[in-house]
Amino acid sequence: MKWDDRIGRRLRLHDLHVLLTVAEVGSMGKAAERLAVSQPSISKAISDIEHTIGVRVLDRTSKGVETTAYGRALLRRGMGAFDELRQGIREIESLADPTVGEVRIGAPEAILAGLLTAVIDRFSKAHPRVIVTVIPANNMSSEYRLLRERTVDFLLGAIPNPFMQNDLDAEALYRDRLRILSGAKHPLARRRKIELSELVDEPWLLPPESILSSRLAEAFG
DNA sequence: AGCTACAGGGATACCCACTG
DNA sequence: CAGTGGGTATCCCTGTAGCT
Repeated sequence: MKWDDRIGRRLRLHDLHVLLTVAEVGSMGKAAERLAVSQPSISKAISDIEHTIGVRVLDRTSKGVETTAYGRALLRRGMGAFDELRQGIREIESLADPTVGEVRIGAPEAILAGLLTAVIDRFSKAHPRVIVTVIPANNMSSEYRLLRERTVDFLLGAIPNPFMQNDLDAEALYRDRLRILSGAKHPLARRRKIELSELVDEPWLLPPESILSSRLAEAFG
């Protein structure tokens, strides 16, 4: 059977959307409530998908439904398809009116409170109809997920050198030097020259699991 | 332990409204 | 007029609680 006959004509976005909702809430009845339709129409949409692709995407249990391995595979690709469509709509909106749109940025609080606030201020004055959404992203390496899932369009923060994420693009905006701060009355504060190794046993205050921590760990060997 | 009633959840049959 | 989407009514299955 040709792809066009089997999938292209019969696997519908509506049914895929129903499957996403059912998988999310774990029951056809709850999905019906969520989508404001009747339970039978949900049941039929799922049945249509299973009939189209020839495998069960949900296991029916007395407590609801659970996705099968086939269902999970379809959901993964389905979410990708919906994401592409969302990007397409945003692109069309942007083409229709380049002065409107939305930009989502992930950044650590330190950058958010300083550099980013000023940048957004200038940007918003230049493009008042563009919505800028900022999402806290304190641990850059684990926040790459936000980029891959397209929860954010950009991430701002310290990046490791070399940058090993082949599927992402990184650009250096500026080079920031690390500085160590201490209290004015600290015994070492009067010294004009200090080797880093002399500080290894000092109590440190560091942001949790940050790139800064790993760089210091490297520095201390 | 076994039976019964009930509730929750899904499937099916049939119908109606809308659209091209 | 056929296809599609969604409705109601009803049935089936399973789990659970209560009773004997």
